[in-house]
Amino acid sequence: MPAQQAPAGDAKPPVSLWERLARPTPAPRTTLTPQRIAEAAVAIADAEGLDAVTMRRLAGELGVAPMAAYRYVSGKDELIELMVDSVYGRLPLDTPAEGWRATMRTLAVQLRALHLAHPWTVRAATPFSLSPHQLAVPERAFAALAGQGLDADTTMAVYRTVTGYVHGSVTAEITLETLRRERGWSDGDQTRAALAPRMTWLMNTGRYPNYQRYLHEATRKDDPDWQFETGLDAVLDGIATRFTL
Amino acid sequence: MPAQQAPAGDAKPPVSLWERLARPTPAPRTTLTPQRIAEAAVAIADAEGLDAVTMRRLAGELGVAPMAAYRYVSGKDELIELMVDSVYGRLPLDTPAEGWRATMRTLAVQLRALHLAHPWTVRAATPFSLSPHQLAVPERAFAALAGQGLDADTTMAVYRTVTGYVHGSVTAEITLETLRRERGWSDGDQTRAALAPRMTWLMNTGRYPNYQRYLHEATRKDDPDWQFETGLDAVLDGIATRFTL
DNA sequence: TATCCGCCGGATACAACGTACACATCGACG
DNA sequence: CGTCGATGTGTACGTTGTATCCGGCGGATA
Repeated sequence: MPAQQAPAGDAKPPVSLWERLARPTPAPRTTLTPQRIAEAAVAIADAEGLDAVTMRRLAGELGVAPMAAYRYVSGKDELIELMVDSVYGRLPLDTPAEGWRATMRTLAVQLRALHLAHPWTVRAATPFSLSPHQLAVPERAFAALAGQGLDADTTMAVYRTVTGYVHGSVTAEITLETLRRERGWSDGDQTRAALAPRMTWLMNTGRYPNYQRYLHEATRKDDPDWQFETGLDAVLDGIATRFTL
Repeated sequence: MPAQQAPAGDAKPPVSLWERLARPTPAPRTTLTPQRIAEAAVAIADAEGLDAVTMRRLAGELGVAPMAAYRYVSGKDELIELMVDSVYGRLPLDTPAEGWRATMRTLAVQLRALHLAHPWTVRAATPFSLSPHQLAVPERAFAALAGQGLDADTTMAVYRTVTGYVHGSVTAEITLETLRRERGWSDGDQTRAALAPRMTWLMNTGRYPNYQRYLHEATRKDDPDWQFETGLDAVLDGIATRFTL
C-alpha cells in the first residue's frame, strides 16, 4: 500500500497559501511556522540581498534541515510571496483620512519607504499579487477615492497611475543604490568616478550631446527624495486636472 | 599590511563591453559575433522567457560549445546587458520633432510597445544602464525638452517621471499577461475564473469592501491600452501644469 | 492505559545551472 | 616554414531547487 499522498491526480485547486495561513494554527508547539520562515527569509534578504535567500541558507538560519520549509511553502516562489506579504504587513495603513490627494500621497511615500527599507521587494513583488497585505494597499486607495464621483475604471486608472509611477521610479532608484552599495561606492561623486571610464567613452562618441549637457548642468543629481516627490506631485497634479478632482 | 578592503581591490577597470564592441571586428570570418550571440539569446527569450536563456541552451542554438560565448561576454550579466541593448536598438527614435509633449508621449508608447514585444525586458533592463542604445532614450527626451526653459534637474525630473510611470505600469501589465500566458488562460474571463477561488476567499474575509466593489462595477478591466494611455495623459497633464510647459 | 495515525522534520539524491581552467586548432604574418 | 595570438572545445566543480523516502513524536481513540 504505497501511501501515495502526493498532490493526487487532480490538478491543484486546493486551498491557497493565504487560506492555509488563516486557519488556526494546529498546535502552538511546532518549531516551524510560516511567520518564522518569513521573518528569517526577510532578515537574510534585508542583510545580503535576495540572491542570498537560499533554501539551504534559510534552513540553516532556522536551525532545521534544508527541506523542512517545504512543509509550509510549495516552493521558492511561494516563499517569496510569503516574504513580500510579510513586509507589506508592516505598512502603517491606518493613518486618518485627509482627502484623496493627501492619502494617495502618503501612500506613495510609504510604499517608497517600504521598498527602500527592503530593496529586494522591487524585484520580488509582482503587482496585484493576491496576498492579503498587498491587497490592503488598493483597498486603502479605493477607500480614499470613493465618493469623488469617479467610476470604477477611472478609480483603478488613478490607482494604477500612482503605483505605476512609484514602482517604476523606486525601481530605478534602488537599482542605482544597490549597484553603488555592492560595489562599495560611498557617495555620488565616488559613483561617478567609478563610472567615469564607461561614461566618458560613451560621451566621446558624440551621440549624446543633450545628455552630456545635463551631466554638466545638473546640481541635484544625488537628491532622490527631491526627484521622487517632484515627480509624484506632478503625477498628482495631472490626476487632479484630468479627472477634475 | 592587511589592506584587504574588499570592494577596493579595483579588480575590473578594463574596457567596457560597449567599448570592446565598437572596435573594428578583428576578422570577419569568425563564426561567433556579439550580434549573433545577442540575436540568438533574444530569440530564445522572446519565445520561451528569460529563464530559458541558459548558457548551454544559447550555445546549442548557436551550434557551439557551452563555453564559447564567454569569449565575448564576461558572464551572464553581460549577456543580458547585450540582449537589452540589442532590442533597444530596434526603437524607432528618429520620428520628427513635434513639441515636447507629443515627443514624450510617443516615446512612452514606443517604450511600452518594446516591452510588450519582449516581455523579459522589464525584468532584465536596469534603468540607466549605460549602454549605447539605452542611452539614446534619455538623449531623445532631453533633446525634445531642451529650450523649454527648464533647468537640467527639472528636465531630468520630467524624464524620470514619465519613464518611471511607463516602467512601473508596463511591469504590472506584463506580469499579469505573462502569468496568464504561462497558465494558458486565453482571455480575461478565463483568468478571473481561474483566480476565483483565491479571490473569493480573500473577499469573504470582508477586509476589502472597496476593492470588491470595484470588481463588480468595473467594465474596462481588460483594456490595457486604455489604462496605460489614460494614466500617461494624466502624467503629461501633471508635468505641463506643474512646470508650466 | 495501550494503540494507531497523521503531521513534522531529517536524510539522501539528482538534474540543471554558471563558470573556471587547460587544451586544441587555425589563420596571419615574420 | 615556424611562431603566435585569437577562437572554440572538453572537462570538471560547486551551488541551486526540489523529489522522495523515513523515522518518530503527540494526541485522539479504544
